[in-house]
Amino acid sequence: MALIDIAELARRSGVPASTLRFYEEKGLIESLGRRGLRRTFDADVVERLSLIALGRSAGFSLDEIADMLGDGGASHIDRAMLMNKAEEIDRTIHRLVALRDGLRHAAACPAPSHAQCPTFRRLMTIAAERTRKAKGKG
Amino acid sequence: MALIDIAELARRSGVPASTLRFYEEKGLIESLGRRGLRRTFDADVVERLSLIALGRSAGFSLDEIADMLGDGGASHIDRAMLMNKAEEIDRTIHRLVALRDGLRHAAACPAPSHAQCPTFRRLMTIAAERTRKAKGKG
DNA sequence: TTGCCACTTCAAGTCCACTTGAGGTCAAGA
DNA sequence: TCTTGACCTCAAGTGGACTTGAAGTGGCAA
Repeated sequence: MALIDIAELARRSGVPASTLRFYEEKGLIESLGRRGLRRTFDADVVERLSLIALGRSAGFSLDEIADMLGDGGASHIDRAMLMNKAEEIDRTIHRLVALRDGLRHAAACPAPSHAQCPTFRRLMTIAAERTRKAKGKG
Repeated sequence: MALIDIAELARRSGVPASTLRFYEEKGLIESLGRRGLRRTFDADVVERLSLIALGRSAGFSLDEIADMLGDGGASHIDRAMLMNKAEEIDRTIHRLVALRDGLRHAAACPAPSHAQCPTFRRLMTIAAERTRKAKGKG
């Protein structure tokens, strides 16, 4: 269990110290204690930060990510909620696949208007499956 | 080419009129003109709005989406940029698949700590591959 | 012991994506 | 003609995710 300070964590993760403090305040990461007034982190927080970045890049809010990752000890995690998140990600994946293919097709297809192209239209129809806002609790 | 007003577009797309005006101002959608002072839209703006929603749900900014969709006529779209976006999405998809599987595993695996589980760790390592911020131009 | 300075806290500021509010306008019905 | 009401404009407000700035603190080198 390697202990590192916030500057080192920032260096290893590429995440600014200000953001690390912000994440700690939000409960997304944990510091193990202080050396003087400096926070000490477990080195594997780096991985957790990568996961947080991934979640963000996939369009999840910090609160949702906190739900997915749990707050450290995994034992109390709601398994049904985890499955729900997994399904949600699965739907995102499907739409993203269609979007990726649509983009590739758009890049390759010489048709003047993609709106006329059946391939493009089919892909976009899949991609455009209505996206729920889902502000409420799951 | 069916013409509809903003209320009808809002109804069909589920996007509030205020957002439609905002999107028009940003150049994401176009109105064809006015009837009195009311905007008139082509009915197929509905599809474009689905695509915009999709892009948002995938974590793209409105500016990036504007890049991807072009401003109406597709002829001037930069194909290389489209391919880059597609590759970017592809990488996100791979990490999301690992994250989804990791979540499913976490929901099913009875181990007290997932940090100890090799399956979980492997998946999370794949998922956590560094995500570039890429604020700059591509 | 002093001084440095990277860290600390806390409040305020920024950016994005909208939403809300105040006040105005036009087409249509009474 | 007058009223109504859904639309209009423009400015300001909101919420999420950070970032910045001012003022304080403690470990370490000189």
